[in-house]
Amino acid sequence: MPLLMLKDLPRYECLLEASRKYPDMDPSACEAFLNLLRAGDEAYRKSELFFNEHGMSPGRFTMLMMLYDKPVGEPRPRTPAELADLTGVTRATITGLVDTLERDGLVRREHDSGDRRMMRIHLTPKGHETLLSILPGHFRQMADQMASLTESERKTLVHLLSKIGSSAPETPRHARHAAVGT
Amino acid sequence: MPLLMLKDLPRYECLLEASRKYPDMDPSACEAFLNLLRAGDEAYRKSELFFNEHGMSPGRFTMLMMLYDKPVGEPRPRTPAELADLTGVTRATITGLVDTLERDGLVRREHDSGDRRMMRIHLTPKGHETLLSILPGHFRQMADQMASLTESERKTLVHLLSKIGSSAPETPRHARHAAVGT
DNA sequence: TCTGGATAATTAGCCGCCTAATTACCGCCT
DNA sequence: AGGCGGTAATTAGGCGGCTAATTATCCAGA
Repeated sequence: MPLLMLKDLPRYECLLEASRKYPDMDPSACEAFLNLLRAGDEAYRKSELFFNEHGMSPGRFTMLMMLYDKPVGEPRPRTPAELADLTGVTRATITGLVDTLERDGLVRREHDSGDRRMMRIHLTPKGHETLLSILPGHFRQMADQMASLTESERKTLVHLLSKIGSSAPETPRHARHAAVGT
Repeated sequence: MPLLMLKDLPRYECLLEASRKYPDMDPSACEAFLNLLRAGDEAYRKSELFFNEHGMSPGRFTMLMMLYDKPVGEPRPRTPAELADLTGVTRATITGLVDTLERDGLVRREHDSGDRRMMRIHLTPKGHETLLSILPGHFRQMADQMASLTESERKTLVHLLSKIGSSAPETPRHARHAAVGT
């Protein structure tokens, strides 16, 4: 769980008011931003809640998915480095996740024959089973959360969200204000 | 940082394919859901990055905001319980945040005169200063992130995001320190 | 008066994320 | 042949979430 945010977003008038004091403040941008964070966080938490009820977490689930992969019944082993790459977290994080997944018997470590620096993470039968038992509920859960949007609203949403992300220079060089403390 | 997700979202054809195997799977819902999570997470991380560059974090920043509150120049002390309530995290989390904020001299604990069970968390001058030095950049950062959306697209986005959240039958965030009983 | 149940904050200990440092191993290159 | 740079995984230690248990204080009622 990420956020630590205001439980209740500021009302629009408050944003307007603040914009009078701060010229950099853009009320509609601020409103959109805060709503995006809040909605994303809420969706994430609901989904997390679902996973928790099944002894899972988003991270653990994603691990299992990566080891299962697309093909029909062919779980395929991966190295921690691959897993880190696919999921976008560090290798240290993968080590930790694999530790607990292995402890719970969902996953098994094996040395790579050939290059002993590498490990191969295997989905165990129990892990496979667990994954399959959770998938339908997970799909249902996502569908439920989006149930109040029509097909075309979903398209619009995806389009707008993509616009936000795509224009990212990733390292915006603005913000040259010196930090105070440190 | 929350997510641990696929760094690259599955393509829509893959979702369609999966929907043939799983009747509960709704491709457009899934797409919308994943994009929402990704966009929210990205926005959050960028904002977090900005805070980190100033020795802050979203949580620390929110704490300072709560202690500053709206009025002109009148920071007002709060109890940990109030802070937990306003931000939607547990009191234990507040204790931890206040620990590090106090260590860094941005905040000060004082016993409540009257009810010695309670503490009052005060913003120090250094904390106040830090907050004011960060605010403009924070506003700019939000505006930048939303810059690719027009005014009307922002409205649409907020509207769609609200629709998602509002249809929630659950009460995920309240009922925390309600009676435990037993 | 004092005692017991409520309430405020903290502590203890888990999880998942991070960075930096460490350990183990590979293979090139002289 | 043997050493050294590079790469894989782990460890160590920090942060910010959580729950459950503990400590300190308040207050109401016998």
